[in-house]
Amino acid sequence: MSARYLYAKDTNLKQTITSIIINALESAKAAGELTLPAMPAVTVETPKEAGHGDFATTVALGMAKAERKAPKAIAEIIVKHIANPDGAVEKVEIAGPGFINFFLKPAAWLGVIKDIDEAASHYGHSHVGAGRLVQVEFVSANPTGPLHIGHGRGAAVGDSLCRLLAFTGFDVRREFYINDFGSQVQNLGASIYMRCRQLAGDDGAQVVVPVVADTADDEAGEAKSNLYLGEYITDIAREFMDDPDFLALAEEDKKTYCREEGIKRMLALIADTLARFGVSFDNWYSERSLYDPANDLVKAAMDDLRAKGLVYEDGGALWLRTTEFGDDKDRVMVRANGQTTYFASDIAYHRDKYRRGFSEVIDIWGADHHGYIPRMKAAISALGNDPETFKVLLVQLVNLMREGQPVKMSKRSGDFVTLDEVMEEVGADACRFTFLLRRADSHLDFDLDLVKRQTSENPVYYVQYAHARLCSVFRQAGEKGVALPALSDVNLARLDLPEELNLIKLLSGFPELVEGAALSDEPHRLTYYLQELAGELHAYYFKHRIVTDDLELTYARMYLVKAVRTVIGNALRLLGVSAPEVM
RNA sequence: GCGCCCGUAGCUCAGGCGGAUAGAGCAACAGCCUUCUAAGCUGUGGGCCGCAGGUUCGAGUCCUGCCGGGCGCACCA
Repeated sequence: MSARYLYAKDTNLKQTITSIIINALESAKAAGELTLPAMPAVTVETPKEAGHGDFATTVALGMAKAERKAPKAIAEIIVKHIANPDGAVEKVEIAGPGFINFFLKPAAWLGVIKDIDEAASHYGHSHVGAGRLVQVEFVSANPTGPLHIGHGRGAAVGDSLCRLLAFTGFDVRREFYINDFGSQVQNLGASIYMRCRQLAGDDGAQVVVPVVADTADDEAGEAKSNLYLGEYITDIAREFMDDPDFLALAEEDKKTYCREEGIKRMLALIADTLARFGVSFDNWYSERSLYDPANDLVKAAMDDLRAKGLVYEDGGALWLRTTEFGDDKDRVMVRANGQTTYFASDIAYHRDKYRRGFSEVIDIWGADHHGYIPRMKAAISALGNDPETFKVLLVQLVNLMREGQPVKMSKRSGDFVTLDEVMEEVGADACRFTFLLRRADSHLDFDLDLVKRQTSENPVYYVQYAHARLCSVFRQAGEKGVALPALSDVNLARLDLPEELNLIKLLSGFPELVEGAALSDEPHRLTYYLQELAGELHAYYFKHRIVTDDLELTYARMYLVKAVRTVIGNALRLLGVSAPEVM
């Protein structure tokens, strides 16, 4: 199929309409009524206005110049040549400057219910990803403290994106990059060690020399503030001090133990929080492993780049010519003091990602790191990879609020609200749904009181309630002895209310929505879709009874709401939010 | 100063590839439970899509400039 036939793969119906139009164009060309030097891209959309039909196309508008005819005249020619092989189309209208609107027979929509019933939990699944191996790296928090709410948003976005990608046929690998190499983990060890000394009765925190003290303006007094002072540090220290094996160590070994064991504790804590949040990873990748003397990937990466003539020395430091790939200035990989930069690690890490065979690499970063993108892209290019295969998704920071007032947070002092605490207070479902209520790169106010509230102000319960409600209908029907017959024995044509048709149309758009959300990395589209679907369902439920004495109608409606329940369930699953059967 | 992102209803935000009369939730106001779950439903009001140009059959959407806000500009991570 050539590129000119590219169109959104959607329900069979949209595809049917598209083929009908293409056939009409070819038929018109054969009849000599259109010149068609090149087959135009045929796009079919669903009009916002119901009066404009079920589907509409603007091909005629775009062809005006090439055909040297008025759009309306072109539209008339196309319509004249429209064949209607399977009889789905009821009528075709030309409107406005040359829109062609298609009105379908209501019966044409009923097949959607059958599709959903058959596909069930797979409805919306597709193969656009074509098995391409894609890696998503997200959260990647420093193992120096508990996760906070910003990490939570990154986790929610990343996890949902992974679910979407897997559902659309990509082969997805989730990875967490552990920053266990640089000065931050040194500080972690020093922080724990300092608390140990204090617990031992040694009042002088000055026994610990902070590690990051090599910058010019970093006075001794200042440097002390690099230590982590949170309560969790003291907790770990207390555990160590209760351990006779620890106490038996020499002082230097205690320091090492504090660092190494501290990292392990923090990682375990982070993994635990993420598990409770419903997020898991295929791989936890250690930054330190990049420097393994037996297999020094950082050195290998720099050798690679040096061989390409992209590395030079200046002022005692080793630089990468990122400016050759669009960066503002060249960047340092090895400092004059011999220490590698974070950038050097990142280069080696991303080089390794490509060497592991990923055809697409997605990083999810906090938006405050956006200035880092050009140099990373440059590094990807410098290593000989197509920069188009490397995407960075920026997640804006979260403003934590309580009753409309911002909650003050400072990581170093330990005065911050952890993701665990937030989950405890509002629940993981509400938390995740709220994180995905906006575009990832949009600022998000997270008001604890609002997210906790189980009212109409809180969309997560609105959506979950729709699901629970439908489950209840089936329970009630079961209690009344109403047994749902096979779909082939049900007269779906009884679904003739406008509300019922609207619901079906909305359901039929789900696969396209999923595909769009996956391909554009926008999981938030799911929450919007869910709110709309739940809204239609609630209105329908309120207005019409599902289980009545009219059994034929009852069966038809039960299959309809069963389909709704399926789609709500599938969408919630893609968000990592539960679909409760009872509320 | 340079770069990136943002500016849509009172508030918070959606607006697939440029399409027809720009949407939702909340807030405000007025209503609806004898009936499958009221965590629900119905109705009303509310707009210079920041401003000014440009591109074209058509711009909230694309381009340029300006104004306003956020963030980033290390031999830190």
